[in-house]
Amino acid sequence: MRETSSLTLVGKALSHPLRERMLWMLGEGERCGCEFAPELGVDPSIVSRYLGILERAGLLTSRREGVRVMWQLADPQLLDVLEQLGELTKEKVA
Amino acid sequence: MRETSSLTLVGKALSHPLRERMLWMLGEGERCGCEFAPELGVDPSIVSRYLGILERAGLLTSRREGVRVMWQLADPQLLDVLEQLGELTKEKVA
DNA sequence: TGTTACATTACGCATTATTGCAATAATCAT
DNA sequence: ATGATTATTGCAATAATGCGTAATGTAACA
Repeated sequence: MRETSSLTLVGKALSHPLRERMLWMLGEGERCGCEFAPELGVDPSIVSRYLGILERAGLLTSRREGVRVMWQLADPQLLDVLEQLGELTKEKVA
Repeated sequence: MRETSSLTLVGKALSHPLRERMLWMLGEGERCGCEFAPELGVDPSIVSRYLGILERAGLLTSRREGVRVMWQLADPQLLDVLEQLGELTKEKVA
């Protein structure tokens, strides 16, 4: 591993099925971090780590609201772009 | 790691700065695999592995031409989408 | 202060990825 | 068949990630 460009960071963040799923969950709107663990069936510590990875990649932003941290997509267009990326890389099977 | 959806695969493929660079090199047009090693300063075996990773992620396609293998982007729009993704994840610094 | 709820971080270990080198494969020309 | 060029794969060492558990933070409130 040499350096880490921004797209590389985004790639790393997307490199995990649960993190990808978390992005889609946020497509429906802002969420409290505490909602992910039960829905994904993982420990809250993992959720916190994943959210941090997605945030540092520039995919998410957050704001604190009392004891909770609310998360949202960094940009509303984000899922559209990711969907396009999915389409363009889908094999055109015969 | 649980399962591997298509976007997850794409993410993994993008998760390396040299692989990302190879994509941009291909934005200028089709290339022989043999051109990458000297330009990137790595062993040809690494180039071969990286190209395979990018191909399996659906980002590239290839065709053999004699002793060479020629590589191209799976879709001409790909770099546009990646560029958009880069823009959307760029921090809006104050 | 003590308690409760949510969030984050630290540590250790298992898993996976990366990479250099050597060996093997594929194609073509002589 | 031999040799030249490009490509791929196997193996072993090293590096990076993932994850479970436990510990620590942070905010609200009685």
